[in-house]
Amino acid sequence: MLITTNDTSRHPVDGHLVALTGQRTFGTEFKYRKGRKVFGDGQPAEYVYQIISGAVRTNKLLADGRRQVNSFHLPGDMFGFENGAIHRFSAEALVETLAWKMTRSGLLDAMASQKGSTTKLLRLITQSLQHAENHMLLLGRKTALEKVAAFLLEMDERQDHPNVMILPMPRRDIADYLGLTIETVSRALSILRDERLLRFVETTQRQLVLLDRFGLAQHDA
Amino acid sequence: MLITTNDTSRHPVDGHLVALTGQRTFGTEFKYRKGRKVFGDGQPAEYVYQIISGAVRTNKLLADGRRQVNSFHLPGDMFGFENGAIHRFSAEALVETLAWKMTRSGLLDAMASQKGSTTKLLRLITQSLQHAENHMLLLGRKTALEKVAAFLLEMDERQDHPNVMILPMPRRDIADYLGLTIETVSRALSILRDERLLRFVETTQRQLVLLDRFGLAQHDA
DNA sequence: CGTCGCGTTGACAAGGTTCAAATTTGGTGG
DNA sequence: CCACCAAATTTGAACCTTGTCAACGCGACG
Repeated sequence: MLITTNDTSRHPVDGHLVALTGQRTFGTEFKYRKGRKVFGDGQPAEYVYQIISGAVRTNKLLADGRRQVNSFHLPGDMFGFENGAIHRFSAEALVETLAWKMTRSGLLDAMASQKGSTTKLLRLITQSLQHAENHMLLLGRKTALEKVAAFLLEMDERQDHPNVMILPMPRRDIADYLGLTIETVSRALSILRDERLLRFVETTQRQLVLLDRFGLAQHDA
Repeated sequence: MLITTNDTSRHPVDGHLVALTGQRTFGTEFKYRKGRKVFGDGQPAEYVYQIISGAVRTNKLLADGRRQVNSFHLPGDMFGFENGAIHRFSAEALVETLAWKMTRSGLLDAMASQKGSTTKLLRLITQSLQHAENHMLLLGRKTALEKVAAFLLEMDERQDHPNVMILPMPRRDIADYLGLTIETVSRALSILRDERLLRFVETTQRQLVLLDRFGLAQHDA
């Protein structure tokens, strides 16, 4: 399996920026309402964020509106770390989200005074890189059905294999994450449902139960 | 334009691992012959590499042989930095390549004793991440023609806009980088040639001249 | 001079998109 | 609590971009 386990979601404390720097003297908690923009493409990259609760998506846009969702960030995930002075993508809250927010320079300063924190920050960023590497393989080389199966398994893994999986994002976001259209995502989900690999809870479209994870994994490449 | 400029290729010294650590006491130069594997997927991730001359591609494979080339690394680029103990992709020399090679732990140790080096390493890794983000947009949302145009502009940029651009990789690698087939890459190149946006040198297929960079950029999204 | 690897081109097939419409869901106000 | 409406999702049919299969050309090399 090529799913990247996000360890920080399992061990929240270790992965948190607070744990990185060892202090709470700077940075603040911030709440974002559903749909609200955390930061926009091209805006000054002053802050680095880590999700406490909720979910955020980061995405890039082409001039004509085509969109690519880079990743969905869940509790424990860090995002917004940039090289330059401006963000190269935008971030929006999928649901009401609580995030820890601190300045980039503050983070770096704090790390300078904390032995071992460098390694931890490197690990967080390298995790993003590994996710991106896996996702490039998915985008470039997997079929629609494989993409959707891989997506479900990724969410399942990151939510720690719950009985009922809740998708905090609409089909459009899933489609833009997988490089597909919403219709193709919908058709793929219907196929997997008809094959009894999953079922939706009641009449909802965002809550589902994975009935056969092994079968799903076989649909993934 | 969404092309990521690789600053290290312009300022080789600043970006080098040697410059990072400020010492030459560990790490060695190593030569890889054309086609030779630098490291393989699943192998122990002991070393970190930086290219001095030549070119390397890093890629991932699916069980049935489908391949995704993550990136082409040119002089100044660092690669092979991993979180865990093993590599999550493989790296092969496209042409005879000279690379600086040092242990991962050695690099981290050396950095601990060098003020400011952390920032430099972070910058190198964040650069990889930004490239991956741009590439996800390309893979997920661009058309075949846009992909090929973007690829040519990326190579042009990274080779500092030479009169004659040399492609060190075969069509298969380009196709696997762009998530296309070699036939589609070939057709796209023929279209751009017929539109007088580029021409091949003599009868070669790996040396070409970009006749109209602006026109190419318009084909990119 | 024949063979082999690489690249190009053509014809056809297919997976995924587009366009359209039906259906369902979830939120809102009475 | 219920009716209603807008948004989200599903489904169907036609179409199109890209992939597949096949043939051919070309240059490198023995």
